[in-house]
Amino acid sequence: MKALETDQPKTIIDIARLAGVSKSTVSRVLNNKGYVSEKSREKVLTVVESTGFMLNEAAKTLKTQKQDTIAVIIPRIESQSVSKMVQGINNALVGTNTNIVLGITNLDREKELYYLQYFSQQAVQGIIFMARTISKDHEAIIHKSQVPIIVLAQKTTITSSVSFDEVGAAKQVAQAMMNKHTTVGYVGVSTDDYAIGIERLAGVQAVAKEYGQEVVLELGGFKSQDGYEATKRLFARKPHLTAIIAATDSIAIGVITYLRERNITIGSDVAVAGFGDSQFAQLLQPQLASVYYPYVDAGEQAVKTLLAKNEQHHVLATQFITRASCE
Amino acid sequence: MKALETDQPKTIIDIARLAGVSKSTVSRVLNNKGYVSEKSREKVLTVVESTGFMLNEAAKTLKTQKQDTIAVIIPRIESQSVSKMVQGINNALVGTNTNIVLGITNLDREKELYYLQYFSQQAVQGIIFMARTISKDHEAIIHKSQVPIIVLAQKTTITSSVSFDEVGAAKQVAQAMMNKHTTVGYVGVSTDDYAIGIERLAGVQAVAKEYGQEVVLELGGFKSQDGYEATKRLFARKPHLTAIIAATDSIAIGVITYLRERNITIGSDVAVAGFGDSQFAQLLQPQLASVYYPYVDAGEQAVKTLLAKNEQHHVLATQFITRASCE
DNA sequence: TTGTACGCGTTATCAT
DNA sequence: ATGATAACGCGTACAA
Repeated sequence: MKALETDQPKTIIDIARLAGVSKSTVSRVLNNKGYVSEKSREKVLTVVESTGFMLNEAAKTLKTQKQDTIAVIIPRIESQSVSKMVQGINNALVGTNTNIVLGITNLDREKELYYLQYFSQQAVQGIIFMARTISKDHEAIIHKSQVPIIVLAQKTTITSSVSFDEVGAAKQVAQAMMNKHTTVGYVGVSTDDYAIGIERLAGVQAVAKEYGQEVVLELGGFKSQDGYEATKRLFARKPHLTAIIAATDSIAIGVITYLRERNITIGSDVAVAGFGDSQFAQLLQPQLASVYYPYVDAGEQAVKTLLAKNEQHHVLATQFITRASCE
Repeated sequence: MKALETDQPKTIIDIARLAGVSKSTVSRVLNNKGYVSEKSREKVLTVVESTGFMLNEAAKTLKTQKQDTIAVIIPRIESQSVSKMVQGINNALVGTNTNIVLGITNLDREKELYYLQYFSQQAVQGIIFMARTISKDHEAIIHKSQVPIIVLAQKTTITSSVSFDEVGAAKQVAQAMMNKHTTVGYVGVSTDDYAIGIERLAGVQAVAKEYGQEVVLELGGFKSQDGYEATKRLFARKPHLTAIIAATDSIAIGVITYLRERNITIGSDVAVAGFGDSQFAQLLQPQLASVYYPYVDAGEQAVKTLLAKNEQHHVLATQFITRASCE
């Protein structure tokens, strides 16, 4: 009496033996490729299901030079905008058996370059790169890459991109403000981030020019605390400001905190607006006016565009939502 | 004159040829394994650096049956608590060249089981499973798994876990409330989520018993809207409620929205508290009392515990932060 | 319709 | 110290 195979089957060969067929047949069944009789298919499937066997991805990848994986390079994950875009990416991937592998850079430029290079050599389906600024170094890697790369939330001409109409967004806010106010402050961020640091500012300044105004400008970091300090500097320079535009909702929090501390009434004394329409914008009192960004859609669009394989550039529209903080 | 190799080197063999050594030597250099002369090492490194060559992970994985990847199974990513835990996981991984691959289930139980089974057969370093409820099906897969699995944000005895002292957290809130109030409402969630649906409720009820009170209970979903509706039902049953505990901060938003609509003053008329100490808790007016959960720490601890390989159970302490919403 | 045999790029064993 | 060579598990001509 021969001993039964009681161990967990580890390879396609084990399955073949258990089903009484060759491993090619097993492969054909599992990949729905090539001819295989109903009888064989059934035998194989029975064994596979009862054992919970799954193909070894490494071997599969090595053989086919293809991997059902999309690499996503992001600065960090605990950010509402980033996590929404990742959710969008996932939405576009449900039902496809495609995995998401993360490259979190923590804003480290070297890591951006490393991940770009690394993933571009691993035969992934494609790379979604949430860039801040695209340098010549980035460009070189992107050009050499054999796998498609798409830049998300940032404009570029060197490869496909899905971005937001940052300038238009900024113009909407600026117009709303400058229609009612003559001394408008802007709390921006450094130019390390092109979309937020440069484009949003450019939009505000374009409108200012149109209105014959001069914006009072202070730059800082992305944190609320940075917004708080920038606002302090703003008022030190121009005590009679009546409106402040913050480059992000988080920064707007800092602006608001400062104003509250000084007992300046938000809305009537000083109008405030932000970008991103974060979850908390509507929870603040008064509610914070902000520009809605279709982050989830952007993530979905990024996947579609990436898989389309031909270079495409999508600029998504944004929508300014006026609320009590702007009166 | 022989043509130079101008193509991008794709394999270790190309590098070997360019460096004038054998592929074994290249492998030894790239893995810092075995003896290799300074001269050879230098030749290889020069070629590697000038070409940007990187080892093929699929081949490496196939050969070594090991992968520098940690799989993270989560319900969704655009959630403050989840994304913070993922950030914590990443923190613990910086400098290790370990990748994070995501399995987003969208609360689909079948997908949980699929990912568990799938990753447990792919020779990943380990699996971090953000579970809601662990059924017999989950248990079966976890038991058979060859790779270490850790359950995050949920207690279990079947494998390592990192969780929060949910009952303790709930007791802290309940005590704070019942010290001042005699009719306390609780807006909970369904028992599909053990930690939140069952444990938090248990903590509240334990304190109620101690105080000889009866909590007015309403269950619903995780969204603010669910909290809103549950609160409406709560007041329909007990119009003279003076305190409401919400199972999450998001739910608390719904509670607050309802109270505001009814012109009930939060804090003085009805006290409110939540769980999670979300970013917006301090932004609300009045500020929302909530229990701080060390999500980032939990993520970091999960990685450490996972790699420790022996079964460990960590229960992280939480901290109730009283704020104006509780007076 | 099915099975045999080769190779994907790497690591590791074994001579040299 | 270095170089052949044999696996790792799979997909896929090609042969049968």
